[in-house]
This record gives sequence, structure tokens and C-alpha cells, in this order.
Amino acid sequence: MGVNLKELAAELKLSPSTVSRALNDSFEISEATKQKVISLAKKLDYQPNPFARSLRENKSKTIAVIIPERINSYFANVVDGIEEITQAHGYHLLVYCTQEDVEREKKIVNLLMNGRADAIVISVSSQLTDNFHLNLLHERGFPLVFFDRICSEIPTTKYITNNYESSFEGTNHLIQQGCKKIAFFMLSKELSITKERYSGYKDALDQAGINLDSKLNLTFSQNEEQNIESIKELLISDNRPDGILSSIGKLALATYQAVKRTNLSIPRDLKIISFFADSTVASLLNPSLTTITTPTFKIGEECGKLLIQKLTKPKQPDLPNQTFVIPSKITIRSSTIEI
Amino acid sequence: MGVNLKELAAELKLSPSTVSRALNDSFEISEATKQKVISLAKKLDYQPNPFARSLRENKSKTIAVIIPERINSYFANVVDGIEEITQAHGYHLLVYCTQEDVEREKKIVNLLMNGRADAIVISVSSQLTDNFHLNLLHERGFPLVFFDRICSEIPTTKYITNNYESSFEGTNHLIQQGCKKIAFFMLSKELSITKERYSGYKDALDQAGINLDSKLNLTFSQNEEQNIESIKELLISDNRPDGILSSIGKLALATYQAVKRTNLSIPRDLKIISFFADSTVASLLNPSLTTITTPTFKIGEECGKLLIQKLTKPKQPDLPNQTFVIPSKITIRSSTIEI
DNA sequence: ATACAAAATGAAATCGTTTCCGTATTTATT
DNA sequence: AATAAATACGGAAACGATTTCATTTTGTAT
Repeated sequence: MGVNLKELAAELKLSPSTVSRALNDSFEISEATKQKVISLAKKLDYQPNPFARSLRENKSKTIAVIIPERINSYFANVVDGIEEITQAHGYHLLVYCTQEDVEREKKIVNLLMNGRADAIVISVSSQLTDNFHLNLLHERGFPLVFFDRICSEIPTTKYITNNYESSFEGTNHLIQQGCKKIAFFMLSKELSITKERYSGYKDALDQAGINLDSKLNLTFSQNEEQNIESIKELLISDNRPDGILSSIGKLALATYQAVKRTNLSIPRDLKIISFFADSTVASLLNPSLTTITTPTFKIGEECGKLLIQKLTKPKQPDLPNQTFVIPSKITIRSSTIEI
Repeated sequence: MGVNLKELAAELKLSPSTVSRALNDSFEISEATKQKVISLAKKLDYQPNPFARSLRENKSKTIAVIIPERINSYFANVVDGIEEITQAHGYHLLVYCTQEDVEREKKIVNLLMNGRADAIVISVSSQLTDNFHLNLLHERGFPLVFFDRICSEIPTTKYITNNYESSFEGTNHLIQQGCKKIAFFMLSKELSITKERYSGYKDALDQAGINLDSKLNLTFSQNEEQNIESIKELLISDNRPDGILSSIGKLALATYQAVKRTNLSIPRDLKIISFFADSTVASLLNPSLTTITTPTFKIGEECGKLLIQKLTKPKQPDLPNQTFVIPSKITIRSSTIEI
């Protein structure tokens, strides 16, 4: 397409090596020729071929981001944060969405084994005991960063929120509002966030002397309509909860839909608090939704900063086996406050 | 990292060329050696270096997608659609978000001039008369596909929805519901979608014999809070509209927020219809929002199919200068229906 | 003027593929 | 049986950059 180094060199009656060095501002080249080279390069709009460079340097200036869902403010925001930092350093983002499908995730990870990206930032779609693909990658020394849904067994850097505490506080809030039968809504039980959030929920119940009713702990699927119906069934059953802690935002929306199919009312008959990313939507729901909100953009930025550090400085050590906790904030709205 | 062709060849006592051909299933290689090569390649987990390949073949198996916003169901859904098709053909997606910033868009487009991607799919952030960067790219023969927010002057393939008709119908719906003073909310006037949607709005008013009041045509910024205040000002002014057609989803949300700051009520005092992607949210708003919904995933799929066709078949002609229209659907909900 | 160090540039290898071209062996044709 | 054609493979160039090593040019000290 454009002009290449050799052509530039020919035009300038210089060797390609000199031109390369001039453009990379090497000390070996005189100021005079540097200027000549740079000005012609600009004039001819010379763009170095990224693949030639990647091949030679064995780095791609590309970071892969793997998320479970794209239509999800939480993940979208994290990616925005990553892009904000990495783009400024000339990095490109390959963004893959697994649609919560583990097989798809494995395929994607396998595709990335060949060095197409210099690092991976991932929030796993569902943590099976089988995270062989990620393990292998990490063992080969490939920079790997987790956020939100992590694999704790893989010793690398992770960014999460204070899931346990947030969940504990959220549950406590429901208890303080008079809830006696508090349900816990989740996706896969294998997810790190599920475990931690469940743990906070459980401990809050314990502390309040409330018995945990396992029938109130519901695991949901990827099928929206099915989820709504399950919730509705629960709500019209004898064992109806009077409070819900939803560990996933979209399950709160499903609950609102389910409630519309009953003659119950939030917060009168049912109070609900949820981990939820989009505060605009939370505030516009009827009633407005009490949320636990994670600073997702910040998480993305932190991931980005860490990777830039690792990838752009020479002789960096492996990413430390460390988990950074960025606290969430509870915003109390009408869905948990008695009128 | 992994093993390369030369090493594979040495292990097999074959030449690299033979191994390469065997792996690419060339007719020149006997079945026997093909099997030997393939099995060792599998055993040693051989992964071809993508950059060597890209350099040699002059294609990257990568498609760049440029969107104005990532936290937006509309665009997220289109990207999902693109990924659905292209991933199955071994393509990777570089996703860039401009945050509605034209300068940022230009920078990104310039970065893509060097062949890092084989094609670009873009919804422009704001169409200035100055779309030099995209024009240049297209003139160089670079495959470029537009969706939603297009540059009509650039002769390539575009995917849009029936903006004019949807807007016309939407406005008519408001008129039928008794609205006399109908406002039109938009982002930049330069956007193709704004022009078309405005045109449909205008013609519907004309047809109904309603005079267009330019004070009811509001252009908004990227500042959420400021937008909400502007809307509130409008709503408490003498010139208060009784209907709103919002050409952008988030302006409908801003309107709901603004209404909460007044003592007005939807749909009693104000009816609103909006182009809006997330029907779950639309149905949960209070009152539920009448929407014009575009089949965004389908648009993404169509973009993907077109590009796969263009990029994987040999000797393909340039992308045709053609605009495909994928119709939207109006869903009437409570925000436009008198109680 | 000579010697030697420093500065500036060039030649060629390299990264890992693919592919053009050449060659040896086997198979088919008359 | 001699020749043509098909089959199977190897050697080396090519893609476009960077970098090691070698070489030329310039500057400085004696």
C-alpha cells in the first residue's frame, strides 16, 4: 500500500539501516540526515509495516481482552478503562466476547497462544476446575491479568472489588429494613464473584441469627425468559422471599420483570439490592434500584497501567501474584426503603 | 515461545517448504507425509506465527471496528453480530471506541493506514465535512463499511435502518396520540442519522399541518448532567412540548431524569418515543418507553458476511457503493399511551 | 603528516512464513 | 524401451522491518 523503508532509502540515497535508525532516533545518526529522513518520511506518509516489526521484535503492541458479555455496562466500562490507558501508549485492543460460553473461551485463548497479543486481560465466563487453557498460557510466561471473575489458583495479578464486604453490607441493609427471608441470586456457582458474594451474604445472615434457606439460593441460566419465569415461580410460591440480593445486574432486571407478572410490589412485599453497573438505569427503574456499584472504569485503568508497565519497560519481572481490591459503593434507593 | 516451522521440519527430516505445504494441505504433498507432518504438529502444538504469515501474505486476518461508544447496547450488539460471523472464519476484531471524539477517530483511522487490519467497519462519531481521513483510506482501496452513522459521500457499502420512515411513523404516532408541540432531540446535526430522522419528523409534522418550531429542536452534548438540565429548562418553559421524538436512546433516559425534576408526568403531560436499543430497559422504565428498535445484531452480521465474502474469496471487486436498509420496528408502550 | 579514536553509514543476517523454481523419482504413453 | 508427464520434495527468495558487525569518513592529538 504505502511506501516502505527500502523505497524511502533509495529516494534518499541512503541504506535502509540508516533510515531505520534515523526514524528511531538513534544516536548513531547525524542530526542533518535525521531531519532529511524524517521530513521525507512525513512527506511520503511512511508507515512502518506492523507485521514486519512484530516479527522482528517479537511483540505485537496488542492486548487481548476477553469478556463474557459485550452488552453489559460493567464489562464495557472496564474495556473503556483499559483502552484509555493503553491507547495512549500505542497499544491496540483485540476484544473478544465469549457470550458466557466456556468452550468459546477456550477456543479464543488457544488462538492467542501464538503471540498475536502481548498480554491477555480476562474476566472468565465460568470457572470450571478445568482452566487448563489459561494455566498453560500462564506457565509459558504469557502475561495474564484477571479482573472481576478470576481464577484464584493461577498466580498472577488480579483486580476485583470487595465482594465479600459489599455483599455482607448489602445483606445487612436488607436485614435492617426488616427482611427475614432473603434470597440470593447468582449465575454459575463456580465463579469467584459468586463464591465471595455468597459468603458475605451467608455471614450476614448468620450474624443476624437468620437461618439460611437453600431454596432461596437460585442459580440462573443464560435464558432471559426462563429466568424471569423461575423468579416469578419463586415469588408466587409459599416460600416467597421478602428480600433479594442479586449478585448479577441482569438478574435484578429479570426480577423487576417477574414482579410485573405478579401482584406484588417492591419494596412493600419484596426488597431488592443488586450488584449493578449502570446507575442511570438503576435510578430510573421503578422503584429505583438500590445498588452495589463497582468502579469499573478504574479497574480497567489499573489493568492497563499494570500492563503498560510490564510491556514497555525492559526486563520487567513476571506479573506479581497479587489481588488488588477496589471497593464498591452501595447506593441506597427506593427498592429497599419502606415507603 | 512455541515450536516453529524450521524446527518441525528438522524433526521430520523434511524441508520447511514441504512442511508448510503439508500443513496447508497442498496437492503437491503425498498423503503419507501430510499425516506425519500434521500429527507431529499437533503433538508439538505448533502454532504458525501470525506476523510472519501476515507479512508474507499481506493480510492480517483482522478487522477493525470503530464505534462512538462502548457502553451502548446499540453498538455493543452490532459488534456482537460482526464477531459472530467473522470469528467463525478465523478473523480477529480490533475494537476501538472514539467516545464521540472526532479527533480520536482520526487518530485511530490513521493508525489503521498501515495494514494492521484488512478492513474497517465504522459508525462515525460525528460527520464533519472533513472526513478526509476516511476518504483517503477508501481511495487507497481499503475495504471500508459503514453502519448506522454513515458518510454518504464515500462510495462504499453501508448498512442503516429506515431512519426516515421510522421517524415519520414515530412522529405520526405522537400526533395521533394528540401531541401538538413535538420536540426533536438529537446529537450533532451533521450525523447522517440525525438528518434522516429529522427529515421524517419534519415531513410528518408538515403532513399534519403542524408548524415546526425550531425552538423545540434541541442538540445535546456529551455531558449527561448538562443535557438533563437543558431538558428540564425546556420542560418548565412556556414553550413546553407535549411530545418528544428522541433520535438517540440516552437522550430519552435524560428526559426521564429531567421529568423527575419537574412535576410533570409521562404520558399525561408529555409523551415520548425514542430510538432505543435495549428493550428490557425500555419495558422497565416508568412508564415503559415506546421505542423504535433497530435489529442491530443483524446489521453486525450483515457487515460481517459482506467482509468475509470480500476478504476470503480471491479476486473480489471493491465493495459496492450500495446502502442496505434494515427496517426498525416500533414498539408502543406506556410513554405514548394516554392512561 | 601520521596515527588513532570517534562518528556516521552500509551490508547482511534475522524474525517465520509462503511460494516460485528447480530436480529427482515414479508412473504413464507410444 | 524410450520418452513424456505426473508426482513429491528441496532450495532459496521474498515479505519489511531491526540490528549486529563491518567499513568509511571525519576529527583530534602528537
